[in-house]
Amino acid sequence: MDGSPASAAHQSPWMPFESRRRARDAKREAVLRTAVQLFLEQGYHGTTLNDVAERLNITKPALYNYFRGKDEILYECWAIGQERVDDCIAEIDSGGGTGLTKLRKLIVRYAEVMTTDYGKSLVRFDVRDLTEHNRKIVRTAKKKIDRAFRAYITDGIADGSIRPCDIKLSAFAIAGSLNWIGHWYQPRGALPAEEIAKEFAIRLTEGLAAKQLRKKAGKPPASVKRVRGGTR
Amino acid sequence: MDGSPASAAHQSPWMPFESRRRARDAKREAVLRTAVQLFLEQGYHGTTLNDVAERLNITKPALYNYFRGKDEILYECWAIGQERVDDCIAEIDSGGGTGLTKLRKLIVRYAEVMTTDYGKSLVRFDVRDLTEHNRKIVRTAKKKIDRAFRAYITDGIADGSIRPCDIKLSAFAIAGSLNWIGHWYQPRGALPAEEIAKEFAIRLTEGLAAKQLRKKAGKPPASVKRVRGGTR
DNA sequence: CTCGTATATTACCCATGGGTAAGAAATAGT
DNA sequence: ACTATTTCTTACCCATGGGTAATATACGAG
Repeated sequence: MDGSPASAAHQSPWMPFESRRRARDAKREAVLRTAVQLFLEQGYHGTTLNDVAERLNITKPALYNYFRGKDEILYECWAIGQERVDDCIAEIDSGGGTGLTKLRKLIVRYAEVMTTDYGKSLVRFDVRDLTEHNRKIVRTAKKKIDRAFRAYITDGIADGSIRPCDIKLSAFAIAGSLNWIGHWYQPRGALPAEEIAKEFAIRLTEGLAAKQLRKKAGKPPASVKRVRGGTR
Repeated sequence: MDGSPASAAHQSPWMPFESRRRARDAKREAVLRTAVQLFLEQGYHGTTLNDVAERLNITKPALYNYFRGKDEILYECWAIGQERVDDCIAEIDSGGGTGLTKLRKLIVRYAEVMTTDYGKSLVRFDVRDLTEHNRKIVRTAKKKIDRAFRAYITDGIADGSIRPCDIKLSAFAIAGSLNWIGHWYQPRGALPAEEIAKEFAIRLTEGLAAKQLRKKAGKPPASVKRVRGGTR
């Protein structure tokens, strides 16, 4: 929202003039919050470190107290988003339920993450802007997410909640829909995140579910007619 | 594939040594072919005009005989991809069929485009790297695609081939899956483009179709067990 | 052969922006 | 209050890479 210097100062631990003191971690996080916003707004290459610093009422070199360089900031933004997804997976793995249930849980949670800034960084940032080292970490993490989707589908087929299908393609199709949320969703929009998540969980598993759940025919046009929100 | 100067020379109208003469358009296209490949390989910002020129056995300033600048090359790559999608839409619009039929046609064709280099540029390139003028064109074109998806779904609901649903979200879900193909598909992979397209057309409309088509139960495990190809 | 045009090359310009050095200002400890 | 440490600023470096100017080479026409 209004990214004017004035409003940025509110959430910035650095007070405009002086009297700037606070915990180191809080500042680090503030840098990341600002950076991820700018990266999403203007793109990574369209954002300079001066842009980031300026919005925080500091100067560029000050950033180097907290990060080794621009690419590390990018990586850390991504890492926060990844952490949230990892938490989802861990939570679902530890819980019970059929394959279909777990798949739906993952879809809901993953969709919600995709509507947040850090979540978007998982799909909007370019891996090639990272160091080789961090790039490897990202690749591994992406594989982990893919494995989770496939595992739940596999589980579902095994326990009968999901009917046989091409696991690989199904996982890609579902993940693709979800990842794309990170490209079009904006909080300003008419659609609340939770609603999107729930809708996607149904829609994306409709074709997979072994038993049709198409219950009462009274709810289908759940929200056929909706406010004509911004297309993009 | 082997991007060595030697192999590049094969498809390059500029012969390594001399005797370089050919139609102007052929050269323009050669530049675009090379550029789109490099942009996809290394990213737009990771690719220099020298990279492009070098692979064509020429020098950077020679490119300016055909394009006003780097961003115009980017735009032209995108435009070729868009043209192909526009053709699909025009063809489907001119043809007949139910809403569901048209939707499936679009999915198949769009998926196939997404497996090509120019198709990928529709979703991998960053609109913010374009001039304001071209950016507007792109935005308009994106809206057009979105409208096509929504129109076919709307048609389908009207003619009874698709059951009532949230049109906006359904279009997003389908387009998202398809767009994501442009991020993971690589010709080297085990999956042929046509097969992906067909599979997606079924999978993505399974939940929408009014009448279940789940025909013979003999074909479900169509390709459950598949070669463990590269995950990414 | 010569001129005009198209095309390519060499050599250069220069704005941009990530990153660093040196030192000032604030903070904490004793 | 004095010192050590952390944090931040001013002033700078400089590699990169898009873009341009001047020039050379090839080619078609007369």
